[in-house]
Amino acid sequence: MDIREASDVKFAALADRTRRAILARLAMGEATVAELNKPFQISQPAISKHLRVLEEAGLIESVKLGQSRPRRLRPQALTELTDWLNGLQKLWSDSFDRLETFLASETPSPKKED
Amino acid sequence: MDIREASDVKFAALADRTRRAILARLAMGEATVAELNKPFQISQPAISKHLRVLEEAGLIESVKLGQSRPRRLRPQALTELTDWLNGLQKLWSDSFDRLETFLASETPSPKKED
DNA sequence: CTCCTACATATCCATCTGGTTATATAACCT
DNA sequence: AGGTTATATAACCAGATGGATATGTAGGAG
Repeated sequence: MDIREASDVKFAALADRTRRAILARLAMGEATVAELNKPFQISQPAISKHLRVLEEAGLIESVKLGQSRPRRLRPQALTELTDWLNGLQKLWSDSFDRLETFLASETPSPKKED
Repeated sequence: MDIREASDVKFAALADRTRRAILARLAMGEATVAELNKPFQISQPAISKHLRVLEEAGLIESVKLGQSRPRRLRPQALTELTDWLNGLQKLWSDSFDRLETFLASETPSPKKED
């Protein structure tokens, strides 16, 4: 049983360089397993494994289409991640602002720089 | 020797739930190891390990301050990651726009306005 | 100096991960 | 049906990862 929640799985999926390359490729349009395998030296099963990870993270999706099963990006899935990072940045810059405000009000030296 | 580049290490650092929690805590202000350890049930050495990972990823920094060594966020380090994600989203939405344009121009509509 | 505190480092262990090759399945093509 | 193509699954392996406990080190308090 895996109790990790959505963002765990998504961030973990992004942690691998090959998978990020696959995502970048898919951002330019859907592609089959064979096409995705081309640029890499690793075996086809290895790619299939990566695709499974990405799909279970909800980052990509696939449809059976005849003999092949092309993958495509699920861009909505990215927002959770960017939101987290943006939230972190905002949290920090806010607290930094507070710090600056604090320092400005507390600093005994009325002048600085130069 | 580790040939992984910056974003590999950063994304890998984010892949762990505990480390993300540490970052979230640090976003609210700097904190010592003991303070960072408090909310977790894991041992202090485990926290130190996580902090090392985060520091080597350039996500946090520390200064020796007397007996303690408080950590703080290095927010610039986040931009590389958000940039990557934003780039991916943009790439996708652009290609989606192109697809829409393509479909609009190719559709064998029985009628088209001049 | 001696003890305590805050943290780092060493060693060990179980589990996870990313890769491999071999094999299975399913669709398409004579 | 028999052969090829596209992809998935199984079994296996080496190395990375996250945790533990034990110990080291350096600064502050007595």
